[in-house]
Amino acid sequence: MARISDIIEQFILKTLGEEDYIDLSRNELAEFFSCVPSQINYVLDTRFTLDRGFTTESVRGGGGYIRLYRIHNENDSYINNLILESIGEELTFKRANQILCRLVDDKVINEHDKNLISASISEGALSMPLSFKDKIRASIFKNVLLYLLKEKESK
Amino acid sequence: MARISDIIEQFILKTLGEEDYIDLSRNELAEFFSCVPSQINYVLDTRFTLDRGFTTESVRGGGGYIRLYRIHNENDSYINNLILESIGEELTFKRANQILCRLVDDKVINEHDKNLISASISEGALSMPLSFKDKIRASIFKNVLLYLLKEKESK
DNA sequence: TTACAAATTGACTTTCTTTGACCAAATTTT
DNA sequence: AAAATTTGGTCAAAGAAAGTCAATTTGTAA
Repeated sequence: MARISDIIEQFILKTLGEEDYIDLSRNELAEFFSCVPSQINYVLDTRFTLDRGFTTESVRGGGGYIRLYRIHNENDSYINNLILESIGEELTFKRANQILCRLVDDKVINEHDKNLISASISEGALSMPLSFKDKIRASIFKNVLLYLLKEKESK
Repeated sequence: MARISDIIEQFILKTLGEEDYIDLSRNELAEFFSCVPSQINYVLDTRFTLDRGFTTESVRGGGGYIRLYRIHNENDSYINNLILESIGEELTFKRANQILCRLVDDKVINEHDKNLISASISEGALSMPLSFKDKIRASIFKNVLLYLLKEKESK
């Protein structure tokens, strides 16, 4: 009962509140909860995943930090649904383009964006002996969508 | 928090403004920011790189200075060179972002594009072993640049 | 009760920043 | 012309984060 990971999760959630993001100090958090620093990574990796509507970026070295972003759910249910549900683990180039077309139709992005994104996940871009191409594509695509969401939010 | 290097970077950027170059005094800067003089070199070396569109030249001795130049580059040969020569087989996220900043400076792309592209090659997007990451990043990046070139040509 | 999944822990790694000692080149002074 | 002074350059060590990975421990469902 009362797993430390759950407590840390709650704490982070509460600290995040309604903000778009917060900066965390891994070491400080670990210190505060008397756990090893990698426990923080564990919490982040298991609880604050893209599928649950979060992303992180981090900087190492002096003055380093972990920045935790949240995706606001209300904002754009279609993009949200794509990221959280629809796309899933794998995405073919074909299906990606279909989605992109729809995003253009709905005026979420313009033709230029569509082509840019399409280029970034094209067969050419991912040209290497990789069996998990579609996985990578899914991941890239979701991250790009995520940025679009962030951009919309900040307006 | 608030790394001194970042503060110095911002200061220099602001001082440079829209000028093509400025003269800096290493010792004065160090004095002003209460740091060792070599910290200024560190900032210059890590933030004002060629990829980002800067170069320096300096003169020692009494009345010496560091002249920081901004390199403008609007034509396609720069992008071409990036694709064919400069980027090569592997590309770190950091370097990619420096190049993106420069492309924004040179108005090849706008802030929106920069962030879109950055998202597509972010650490989060490329969940795979490190050795692969930089390779894929290079590949994606070049494909995106290629698209930008094509787009420009067709206008 | 056993087997499997989730959680905990810590040793080791990587990245980035700060600091300082020592070096090199101009200029100024004697 | 030599010496002293004033700049800037280099490099490596120390410090300050965060990341990874795998072994162990704990909890839980069958």
